[in-house]
Amino acid sequence: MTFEVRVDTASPVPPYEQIRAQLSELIDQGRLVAGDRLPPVRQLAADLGLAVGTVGRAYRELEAAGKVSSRRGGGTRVTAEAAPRPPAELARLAADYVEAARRLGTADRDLIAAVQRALAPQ
Amino acid sequence: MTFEVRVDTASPVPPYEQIRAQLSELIDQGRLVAGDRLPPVRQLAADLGLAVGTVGRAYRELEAAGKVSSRRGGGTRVTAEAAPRPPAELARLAADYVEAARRLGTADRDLIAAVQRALAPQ
DNA sequence: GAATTTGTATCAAACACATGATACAAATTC
DNA sequence: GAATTTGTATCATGTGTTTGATACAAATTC
Repeated sequence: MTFEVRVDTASPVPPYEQIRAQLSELIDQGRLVAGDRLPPVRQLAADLGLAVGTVGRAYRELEAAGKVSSRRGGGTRVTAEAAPRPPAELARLAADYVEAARRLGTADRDLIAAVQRALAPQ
Repeated sequence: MTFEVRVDTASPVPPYEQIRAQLSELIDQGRLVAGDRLPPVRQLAADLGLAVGTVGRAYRELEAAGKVSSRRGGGTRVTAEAAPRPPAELARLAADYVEAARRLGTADRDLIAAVQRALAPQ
C-alpha cells in the first residue's frame, strides 16, 4: 500500500486539486482499498512542501465525495463504500466521446461544455 | 435571424464566456448562418449592461475559433467555414458518456477530468 | 474626404481563488 | 488524564483573471 503523490507547481490546476485527483484515482484503481490510511496532512504537506491546509482541503473534498472518512485525532481512511472501478473503462469512454465529438467538428472547449450541460441540465 | 443572449451575473462562469458559448451554440445550431451579422459590440454591451471590451473578448475568441470574422469599421459576421451541426448530436453524445461514466460510479468532477485527459494525452 | 461606425489595445481596479500561517478541536497513545 | 497526534477553521496575503473606461485603428457612409 505504498504510493506517491506528485504536484506540478507549473500546472494551472491548483495543488489541492492535483492531490485530490491523484488520490481519487488511486482509490478508483483499487491501489488504495477500504480501510487503508492516508498519510497525515502534516506529513504529506511536508513531503510536498505545501501548507497543511492545502492537503487538508484535498482530504475534505475526498470526504465530501464519500471516498474517505476523516476524524480529528484519528486519521483519514478509505471508506468501505469507495469501490474500485476498472481503470481503463472510464478512460476508454472518455476517449470514445472525444473522438465522436471531434468528428462533428466540435471545438475542445465546447466539447467539455456539452458534458457539463449534460451533467447539470437546467 | 433574431436571437437573444443572456448573462447570468450570479454564475461562476464569466460573462465573456457566457456570451461566447451562447453565440457559438447559435452558430453550431445553424440559427446563425454564414454571412449573418452579429450586433455591434457597443449595442450588445449596452443591452447586457456590460463593457464593450467584455463583448469584444467574446467576439475575438469566436474569431480565433474560426466561427466569425471581425473587421474594424465593418462588423462581425459568421464565416462560411462555420458549418452548422446537427444540434442534438453533440448533446446526445455527451449525455451518453455521462450516463455510462456514472454507471461506473464516477464522480462528476472525475468524469470531466477524464475527458480533459483524453483531450490532451500527456 | 469628413463624419460615423465598428472592432481592438491598453491598463488600472475589482474580483475570485488558492495558499500559508496559525490557532483550535477531537481522538488516540502512553 | 496528560501528552501527542491528527483534521479543521480562520484569515490575511498573494496571484491570476475579468472587467470597465478610455483611447486608438480601420472600414463604411454620406
